[in-house]
Amino acid sequence: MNKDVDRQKSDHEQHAEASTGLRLLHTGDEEKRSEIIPLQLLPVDELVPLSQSLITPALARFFNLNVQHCPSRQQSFGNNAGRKSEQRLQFHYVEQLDQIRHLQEEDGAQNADLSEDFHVNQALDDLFRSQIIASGCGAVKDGDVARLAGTKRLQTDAELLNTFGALHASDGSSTHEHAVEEFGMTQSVLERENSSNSGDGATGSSGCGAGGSSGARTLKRPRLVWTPQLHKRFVDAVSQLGIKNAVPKTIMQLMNVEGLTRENVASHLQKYRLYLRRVQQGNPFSSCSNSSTTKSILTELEHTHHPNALMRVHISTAGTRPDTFFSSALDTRPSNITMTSNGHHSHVNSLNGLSGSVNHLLPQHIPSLLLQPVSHQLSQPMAMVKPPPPFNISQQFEPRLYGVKRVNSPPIRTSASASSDTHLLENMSVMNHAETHITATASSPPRRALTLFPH
DNA sequence: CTACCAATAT
DNA sequence: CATATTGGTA
Repeated sequence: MNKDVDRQKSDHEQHAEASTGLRLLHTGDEEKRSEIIPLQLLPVDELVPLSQSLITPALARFFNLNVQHCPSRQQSFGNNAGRKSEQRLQFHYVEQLDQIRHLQEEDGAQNADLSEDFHVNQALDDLFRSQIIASGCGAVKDGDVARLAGTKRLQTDAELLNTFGALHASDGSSTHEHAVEEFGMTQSVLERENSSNSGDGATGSSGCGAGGSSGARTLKRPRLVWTPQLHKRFVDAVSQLGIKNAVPKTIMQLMNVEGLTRENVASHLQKYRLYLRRVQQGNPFSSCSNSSTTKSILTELEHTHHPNALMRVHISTAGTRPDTFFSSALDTRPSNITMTSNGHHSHVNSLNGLSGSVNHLLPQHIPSLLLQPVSHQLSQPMAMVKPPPPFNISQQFEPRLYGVKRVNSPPIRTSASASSDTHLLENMSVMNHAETHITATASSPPRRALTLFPH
């Protein structure tokens, strides 16, 4: 059961954990391989009381937020309750972030200031969500946040990111890099408690019990969250390898993401394959499209088996629930995408200011993987495959990604020549919400949750 | 013994 | 759902 956990714990992770000091406690069999001292929660006094806003007044003001307190949440901060508290703390963040988001949405482009700071806001949002929330690191101190918000507004995303990175690093003796790595691993919510404390199962997935008195707690590695970035890497890897060689291990290596385990990939791959299968059967974008639509698209792809094959697709992304990670990260509100991957127009009407590189995300890789025997690329399996640069999670928060100002009404026209990287999120966005209509103008897109692999 | 992978669990 | 874990198998 835990054998893999033990076996696959990467050296990197160990290192990161050791130096970060943020790692969740590991005990039991973990000790076999590492002299890492089980690290528990941060000292109670370092945690922000839940009765207190997790967003400093400065930050709140910065975002025009009206932060209320959540006294009711203030609970025992006992050692054993630490985890739970942390989680609540995270939720608290979520709420506040949502608040921010909503405010922004409502204000829309109206408010120039907000609009202008959108990228910062967005970055903040995502950072918080994906790092604090997803990573399960609830240890953000007031001072840090304050520093983050700064007396003066942050000028650049980079600054924000750096600050944030430092924030994490500040917790332990870890370096920024390590912190980033740690979180970059996108380990998310601390799952799974140990046997002992069934306690108040109300909240469901409780955190990993703090070391408490008796050890014997085997903490599991937090769930990996397949962020668009990660997924992109994944898809790229698979594409390069071709179905034939696309096995977990290889993919993992190609992805070159620190801390990513084979299991992670295997699991994802499994799902991905299911997705591909679905698509193959003529049901790519589950959502609306009737098979006919889908089919024609596929047919075209089939006939061309070239990424840039001609295909005219009208994509309309449905509204989404603003509370999933993806929706957060991708910010996919109703949008329309009309593209012609023929190398021509790519019009995007979206709040994101998506751009033309949309073609990139269409089931493009599918034909190469399924519809065609993946010829060219496969000739030199590993040799020619160029592993992308090591995945530094900070990439996930590439400033550029948030550099787009949000514009509500006017459709944004962008050249399709933009680097694909820049539009990673956008791509994923579409990918996730994609609903294809060869014709229509999907007026009332059904609301549905985001999925990496629409079904 | 490792890695795949489909099934199953959380 | 999305991921993790398991267990049979190559």
